Amino acid sequence: MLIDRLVDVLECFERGKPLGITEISEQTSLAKGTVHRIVTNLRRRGFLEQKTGSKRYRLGPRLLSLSAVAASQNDLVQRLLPQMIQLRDQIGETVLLSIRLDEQSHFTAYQVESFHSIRMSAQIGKPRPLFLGCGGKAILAFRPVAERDRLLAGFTGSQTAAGEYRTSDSIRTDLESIRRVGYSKSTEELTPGATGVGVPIFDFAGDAIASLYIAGPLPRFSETAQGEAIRALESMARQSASAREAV
Amino acid sequence: MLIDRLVDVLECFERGKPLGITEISEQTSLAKGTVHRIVTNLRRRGFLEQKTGSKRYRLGPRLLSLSAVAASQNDLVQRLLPQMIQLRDQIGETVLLSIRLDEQSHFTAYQVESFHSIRMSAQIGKPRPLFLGCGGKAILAFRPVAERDRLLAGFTGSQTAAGEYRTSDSIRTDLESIRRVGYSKSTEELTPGATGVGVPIFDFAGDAIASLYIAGPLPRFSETAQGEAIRALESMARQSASAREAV
DNA sequence: ACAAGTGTTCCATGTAGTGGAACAGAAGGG
DNA sequence: CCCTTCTGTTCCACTACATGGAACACTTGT
Repeated sequence: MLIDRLVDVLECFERGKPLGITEISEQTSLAKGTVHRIVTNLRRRGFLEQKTGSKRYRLGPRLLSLSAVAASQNDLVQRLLPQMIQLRDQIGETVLLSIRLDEQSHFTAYQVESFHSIRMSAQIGKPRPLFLGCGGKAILAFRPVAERDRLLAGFTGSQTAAGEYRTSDSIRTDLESIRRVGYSKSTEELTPGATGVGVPIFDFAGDAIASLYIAGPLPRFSETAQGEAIRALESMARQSASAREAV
Repeated sequence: MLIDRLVDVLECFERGKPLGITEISEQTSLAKGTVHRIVTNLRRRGFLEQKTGSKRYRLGPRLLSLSAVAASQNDLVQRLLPQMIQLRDQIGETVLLSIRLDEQSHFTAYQVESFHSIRMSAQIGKPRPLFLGCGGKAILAFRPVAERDRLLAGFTGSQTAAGEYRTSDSIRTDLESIRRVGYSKSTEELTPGATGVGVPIFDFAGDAIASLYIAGPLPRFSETAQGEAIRALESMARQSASAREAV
């Protein structure tokens, strides 16, 4: 299936780093000639571009233009950015917006970074699992139970960044408690040295399609600071109208 | 080339309207069976999705996640959104951000809409020519001369929304005057009944990669209001640091 | 000047994308 | 309520075109 090749090539750029033909060829295990042709075509259509004078490629503007259509249909960023900035100024830690990608994953779409020198700074756009980290859990906990069970069914367990081991049962009880209290919390689950709190964001139909979370380095972003962050997130979630459409 | 088929299918969704297999098949003049397979694959990869219970498709979240990577590398929106809101509140008309797509075109990536009932509201994401409309001209006027000449070379002339006829020469003198005064102005070039003013946005290398413009309905957005808008845009362009990277 | 890396071009091979037709399922009207 | 007419879906023979490998060209660094 050629689309898979195309997507595989595009996914190589998820880290944001410009790549050459050979690097892409290695990461995708496709022949250099094949990669060259694919990249040329993607560039012709504006999905990749190369800095003038460089041989390296990076994601191009056509991607932005297409996604602008998708984004404008459910404009979480426009709706939430002013409040995210306000939250950052109030709490002092990085405020992040995550969007659900599919049944298994989400990605950080946007972040308003803390001004501290030591701060949380997420990788934008890279898919991450829903079952670890406060951004993902805040979404997963409020999805339909059937969907959550599907995800946890084929699940053998996973290790957190802190080295802790999570079984599907431990995740399930975690999610249930999140559902009860209304917010998620995590410490060193995906990012070593980081901790955070998050709340779900619902669309007009009441589906959890995104989450807003605040994360910071472990010593500084203390229990009490997290308590304040949770209160701020909750009051914000209440006042912000639900999105017009599911993404 | 299969990528063209994929892009053609994706481009059908540029208007933002959900589409069925048959509609896509008509717009792309591909066989229904072919469209069905392509759409299924695009959906499998998250580039399209269908509202639960509907047969219609629309752009999916994977597009957002990939473009978030591209967007985060040169975050015009994050940089400019607060100022765009401020501009909208000051001038009262819709403020728009356009990004250059290639040598011929740009697209509106973002708009902060006027509160007036009668207001400019652009189609987000749809590519538009650079040589008409204040958003495009503000970019084109400040591109390298060779590039502008390439665009105007194979140019036979074009009609504005008002019915006026523009030759490549008339566009050239227009662009030169824009370059001289530092801002662009247009009236009913692309949108009947609309008028606007715009300024270019440069990246760190000094290339014009985007534009910020303000547009409104003809009777209301008067000469004097446009004068104020230009002054506001210019002071904003001066204070806002140049972008870190070309898009 | 050479070596080791890169990107680029070419070609025989066979995978997989193609349109058409035939089928199924939903929607709408009489 | 049945029949018509749309949808979307599946299947298949045909062949276009994507594929990997090798050979070539170009850049970089030592």
